[in-house]
Amino acid sequence: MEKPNRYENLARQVSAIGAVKRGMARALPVDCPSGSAVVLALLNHHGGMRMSRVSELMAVDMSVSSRHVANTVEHGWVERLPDPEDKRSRILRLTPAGHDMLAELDRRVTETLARNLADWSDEDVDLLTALLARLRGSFGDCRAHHA
Amino acid sequence: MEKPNRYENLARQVSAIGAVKRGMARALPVDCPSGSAVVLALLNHHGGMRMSRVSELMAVDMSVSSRHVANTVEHGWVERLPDPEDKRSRILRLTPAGHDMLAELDRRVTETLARNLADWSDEDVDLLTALLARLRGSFGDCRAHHA
DNA sequence: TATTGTTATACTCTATAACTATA
DNA sequence: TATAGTTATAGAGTATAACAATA
Repeated sequence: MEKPNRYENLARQVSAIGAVKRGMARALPVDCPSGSAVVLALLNHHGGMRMSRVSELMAVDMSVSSRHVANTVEHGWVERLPDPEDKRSRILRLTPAGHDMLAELDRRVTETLARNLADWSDEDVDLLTALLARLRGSFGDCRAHHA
Repeated sequence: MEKPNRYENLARQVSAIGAVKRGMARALPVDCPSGSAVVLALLNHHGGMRMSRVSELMAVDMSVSSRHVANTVEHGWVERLPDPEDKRSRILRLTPAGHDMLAELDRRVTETLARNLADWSDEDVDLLTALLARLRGSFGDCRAHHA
């Protein structure tokens, strides 16, 4: 029952946001876990990239992104193309089926957020989005390996 | 490379916030995983409560909160007192050792956030905190059982 | 019968370490 | 030697279901 400071309050809210993430994840198709969904969104938003870049953008170890990507490849949503600059790596790219799945994911995410955030103004949604992006940026690359 | 809408942007940022959570979790003592840390913070902030209330506040199934609480009890940070109103349940309360651990957790969290958010104004920190709390509220109780 | 809470089991996400192939 | 990526293993978090005790 002690008085928390400003940072403790933020830390509590960041911890609690996992509940929102789980709520959104529940809207996903059963064959597309959130790790795969993130890979698809990343490839759509940033274009084709190498595994190391996926790892960097997700801020996880490459062993983790490797598994997520492998899952999307097995489902036919992503293809691995030769990387002309380095034979050790390949360029990951969305397939047409991947685009279709992503459209379905976006439809579900949008529906879920529109339903739950009905009383939010566009400005507040954008403001929260921008502050979250800034928070993420302020933490830099927070992977264990510390890049 | 398609143009995402407002909700898709928010969804991407919410997904990405896991990286910040992991960054903060890395500052915790090795014997106190984040699930335990959340239990301690909850009991400190809201006072003694029953298991079902922990489950509600964490927005997880009781099977989950039960494990987290059990861990804090095993470490001597939380005690289970008889609930005079219902013999099936017990009142969970922080022990002195729990208060000590919580003080250490707060110290580490504050240090980590102060270091990473050095260029944030107090107002922006508070604004983000408030928006996150509102987001959490807008999603209501997003447990699978849907309460 | 219904509810509080615990436990067993399974699944997802992540990290570490060992390994292969290429630079 | 160093780097890109994969795989095996382990640990944390969570959900479902079955169960015990009490309401």
